[in-house]
Parts: sequence; structure tokens; C-alpha cells
Amino acid sequence: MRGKAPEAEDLTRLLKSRGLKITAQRILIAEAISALDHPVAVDVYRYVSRKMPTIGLATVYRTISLFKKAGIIRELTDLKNSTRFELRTEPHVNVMCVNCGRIWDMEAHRSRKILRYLSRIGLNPVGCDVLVVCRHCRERR
Amino acid sequence: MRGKAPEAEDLTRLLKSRGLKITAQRILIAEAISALDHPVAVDVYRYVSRKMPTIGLATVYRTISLFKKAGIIRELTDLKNSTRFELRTEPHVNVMCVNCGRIWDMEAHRSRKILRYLSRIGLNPVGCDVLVVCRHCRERR
DNA sequence: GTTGCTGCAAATAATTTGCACTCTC
DNA sequence: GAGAGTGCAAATTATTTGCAGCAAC
Repeated sequence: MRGKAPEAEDLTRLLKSRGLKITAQRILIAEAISALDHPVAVDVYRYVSRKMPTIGLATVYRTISLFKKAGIIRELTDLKNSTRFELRTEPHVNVMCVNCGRIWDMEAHRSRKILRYLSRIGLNPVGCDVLVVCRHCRERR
Repeated sequence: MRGKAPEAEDLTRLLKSRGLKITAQRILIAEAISALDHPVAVDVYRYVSRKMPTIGLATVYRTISLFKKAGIIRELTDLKNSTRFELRTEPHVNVMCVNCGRIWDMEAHRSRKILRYLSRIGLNPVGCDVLVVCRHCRERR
């Protein structure tokens, strides 16, 4: 979820819409996952700690796991086996570089095209990860 | 790598071709990854332990990591974040059920078709994982 | 024979849990 | 005010590493 960053109010609304209780910690954690690009749990923790130094890592883990169950975030694993998170949950395509491990969202138009293609051949994809060697890594070789 | 199970000799040849030293442990571990369907490390350990009870889990991890570097196996992560392995390393498509977590190789013909499609639109995929809700899970709902 | 491989046990990293206290609704 | 949410510390799980003996080339 890059582009327009959601405001605290939007996040509050999002949590409410899923029947979750509103706390400052939860809003901050949602904000962190939205602001950072496919962060790992500790990235989220560090982001949140700056604004709320008393927060515990356990709260971050518990909240992330709550968000997963509520369908607010999706979890994915990069090629170094770190668990990463993203706020978007509609089906879309992630691209991962097998060399540097970077992950990014595929641009929406192509993403939809690929998902449509997969549907057409009989799969019913809720997501898709494409493994590539990214341009940067290809050039460095 | 299902279908025809490779013999110990084939595995020996495979290891040699990558310049790896041949040991009984390595052959067994390769055999296990080949025989089991996307096993996790402990599955491999259990399989191997039956035929060689003295083997240590550390050897399994070390050998797996060696195989990865040698490009003999690929590692992937299921939707419960367990690390799984497969002997095939040529580009192919894995399908993962987001509900039950099962992973399977897509049938070769469709797999090639999808990879060709991705190439055509400018990606250069070395692999692809499609997330779905499998038929079994869909029916149970 | 030499160098790399293995088994064991201990170290590290990532994530989860129990409990007492605090806050949202 | 009740019950869920949080912080802290301890527990658990997955994986890696040091070291001494053993095996492959």
C-alpha cells in the first residue's frame, strides 16, 4: 500500500470495520505496515518504538497475528526466509528477486492481467509470487 | 521430483556433477527430498533416521544448505511459514493452498505455458508460486 | 595422509505464552 | 465495571556453530 498513505482515521475505520477494538498500538502497527515496504516484524517494532517507546515486541507479534486472522494484512516470506507483511489483501502479484531478496508489488495493470490469465486457464488465484533476477542484480553480474 | 524415483546411482552422479563429495548421508538426504513431497527439514531427518539412526539433525541442515548453494534443491516457504524443499530446480510453477497450506507442482504443460506467458510480458521468471484455495478446501466450506 | 564431513551439544534467532496490570467500550 | 489488550520475562521452536573424531579421495 504505497502511494497515498492512509491516515490514522482511515486505519481506525479499517480496524472498526473488522470488529477490532481500537488501541493506539494497533493504529501505529497498521500505520507502520502501511508506511514500510514489506517489512519484517522487527522493522515494524522499530518504527512503532520511535513513537511509543514502551511498546513490547510481543505486542507487535500479537497484533500482527490478529491482523492476519482479521484479513487486514497478508504475510509472505522472502527468499531469505524472513517473514514479511503487507497491508494489501486483494489478490495481486508480488515479484521477488531470488538474488537480492527484494520484494515489490507488481504494477496494478500487469498484475490484473496476469491474474486474469490464471483465472482463464482454470486456477482461481488469490495471489501470485513471481521469482525473478531483478534488473539490478542482472546488471551486476 | 515425483514419478520415477531416482536411484542412488543417479543421485551419486548428480552430486558428483556439482563437485560435491559423496557420502552415504548426502545420498540419503537427496533421496529423502526426492521421495517426500516438499518436505520440511524434520521430515527429511525422520526419513533418513530410519535408514541411518546415528545421523544428526545438524547434518541434515548442513547438507540442505550445501545442496542449496550447489543449486541441487530449491527452498520454498509454505503459508504456515515452514521452510520446505524440492529437488527440482528448473523454473516451474508451484501451487499453494492458502487454507490448508498444501503445496504441489503444477502439471508441466500448464506450468510451461504460464512461464512462457510471463516471459512474453517482459518478466524473466525463474519460478512462480500461485496462491489458491484448493478444491478440497473450497468444497468443505 | 590431508582435508573436508559428521555427530553431539551448546548457541542464536524468531516467535509464542503466562501473568499481573491497564485501558477500551 | 468487565473483559480484552499490553508489557515484561520466560518458554518454545527452528536453525547454526564449535569442536573432536571419522571418512572420502
